[in-house]
Amino acid sequence: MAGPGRPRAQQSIRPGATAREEILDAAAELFTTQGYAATSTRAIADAVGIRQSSLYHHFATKDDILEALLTGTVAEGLSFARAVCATTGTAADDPSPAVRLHAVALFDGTQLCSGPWNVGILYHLPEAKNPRFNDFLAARAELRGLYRRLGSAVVPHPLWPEDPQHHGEIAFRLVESLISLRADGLVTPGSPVQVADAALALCGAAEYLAAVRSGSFALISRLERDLPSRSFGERASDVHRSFDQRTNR
Amino acid sequence: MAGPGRPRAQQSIRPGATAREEILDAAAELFTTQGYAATSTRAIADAVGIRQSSLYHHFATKDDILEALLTGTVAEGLSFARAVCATTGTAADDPSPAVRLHAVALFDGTQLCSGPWNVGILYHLPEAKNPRFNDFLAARAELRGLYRRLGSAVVPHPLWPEDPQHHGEIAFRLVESLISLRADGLVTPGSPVQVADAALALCGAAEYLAAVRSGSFALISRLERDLPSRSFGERASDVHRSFDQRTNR
DNA sequence: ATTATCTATAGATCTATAGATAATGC
DNA sequence: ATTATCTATAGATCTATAGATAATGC
Repeated sequence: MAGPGRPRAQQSIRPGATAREEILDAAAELFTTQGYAATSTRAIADAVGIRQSSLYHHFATKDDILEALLTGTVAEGLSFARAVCATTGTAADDPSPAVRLHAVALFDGTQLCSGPWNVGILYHLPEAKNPRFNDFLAARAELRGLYRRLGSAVVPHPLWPEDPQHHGEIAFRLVESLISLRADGLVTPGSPVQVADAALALCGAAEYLAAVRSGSFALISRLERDLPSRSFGERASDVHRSFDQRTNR
Repeated sequence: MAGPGRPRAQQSIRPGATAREEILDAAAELFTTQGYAATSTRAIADAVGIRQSSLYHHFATKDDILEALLTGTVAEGLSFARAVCATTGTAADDPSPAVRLHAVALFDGTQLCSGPWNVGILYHLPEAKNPRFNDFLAARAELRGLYRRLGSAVVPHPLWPEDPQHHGEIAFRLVESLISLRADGLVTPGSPVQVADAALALCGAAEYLAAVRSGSFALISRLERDLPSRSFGERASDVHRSFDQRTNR
C-alpha cells in the first residue's frame, strides 16, 4: 500500500477512521432522514468534505453504498441469534427457550435503538427490496427464521395452531417495530427491554419474567465475548444500567 | 361544471371513476413499490395514460399527490377508533375494554392488509416525516393515542408501571407491523386476526380470547353502519369468513 | 366559457467517466 | 508507482410553466 494521496480541499468533521467509513456515516444519516433516491451523491460528498466525483474512488455506484449499509446492519444481530441457537443442548448451563428468545430480542432491539442513525429505516426503503441486495435480504430472512423457531420453542400450546411458529414471527415484527418507534422520536432507554418483555408476554411467559430477564442478561454477557464488535460490550452494560435504574426506582 | 375537455390520446386501464382517482391509484402503486423520489411524474402519467404535464391540472405539485394518499389512508381507521372510544358508558351493550382494543386492532389491521397497494408503506417513507404533511402526522398521532388509552384500560396491572399506556403503544406498533409483513409478501387471510389476538395476549387477556373475538366482530358490525366507506362492509365479511374457515378446519 | 387534455421547453438537477494533480513509499 | 483527491463535463433525467387545442354546456 502506498501513500495517502492528494489531500482534501476541505476538512471533514465526520466520525470514521477511513474515508470509506466517513462516507458510510454520511450516507446513513442522509438515506435515513431523506431517503435513498432523494439523497444525491453530491449531498453525501458535501457532508464528508470531498468532491462528488471522489466518492467513486471508494464505491463503484451509489447502490454499492446502500448495499454496504444494509449488510452491515443485519450482520451482527444474525451472528448473535446464530450463537444463541447454537447453545441448544450444551447440558448444564443450557438456557431455557424463554431466555433464548428474550436475549435475542434484547440484543437486536438494543442495536436498533443505538448508533447515531436509525439505520433500521433502511429495511423499509422500497429500494431495499431490489434483488440486487439479495445478500442482505437473505440474512434478514434467516434472522426471521431463527425468531420463528425460538418462538415456537417457548410456547407449548400456540394461540394459532395452524401456524405454530407465529408467536416467533410476531416477536420478530415487534422487535423491528422499534425502528418506527425511533423514527417517531419515542425511544427511551427502557424500550428494548419493554419489547423483549412483550415478546415473552405474548408467548404466555409473562408470569416468570423476572427470572427470564436475569437469565437473558447473563446469556448476552456470556456470548458477547465471542462477538467481533467491541461496541456491544458497552451497549450491553448500558442496557443493564438502564434496566437497574428502572427497577430500583 | 362544463364539459369533459379534450380527450386523451391514449386510453387508461387504471381503476377509478375520475382522472384524479386514476392518478392516485397509479401513484399509490409506484410510490409503494419504488419510493417517492424514485417515482417521476412522467412515470405516474404513463401509468394513467396521460401526458406528464396533464398531471398538473389535477395536482399543483408532486407533494400534493403524496399528501392526498397519506391523509386518505389514516382517515378511516381514525374514524373507527374514535367511534369505538365514544361507545364508553353507553350502558347495556357497552363493550369491554378488551373487546374495544381487539375491534380497533382488527379493523385497522384488516384495512392495512386489504386494498390493491400496500399504502401503509407510505408511513415509512422518509418524505412522510416532512412537516408539510402535518395533517396526516397529527391524525396518526391521535390514533396512536387512542391505542394507548385502550391498552391501559385492558391491563389493570401493567408489566411496566412507569408507563401504564405502554401495552397500548405496543398494540399500535404490532398492528402497523402488518405493513412490513405485507411488504415481505407474508400476509395471509388470518394475519389481521392473529395480530389483534396478539395485542390482547400481551395485555394478559389470552385466556378469554374466544369471547373477546366474537364481541369484537359484533362491535365492528354495529359500528360499520355509520362509516362513510361502503367497502368496509365487504372487508369485514371477508374477515368473518376467513376467521370461520380457519376455526372450522 | 369552461374543462381537460395536448405540445414544447426552461432551468435545474443528477450519476458516472475522463483525465489532471498532489501527496507518499519503494 | 500508487493512492486519493481534484476539475470538467457528457448525457440523461426531472419538475413545473406557457400556451395551443379539442371536447362540452349555456
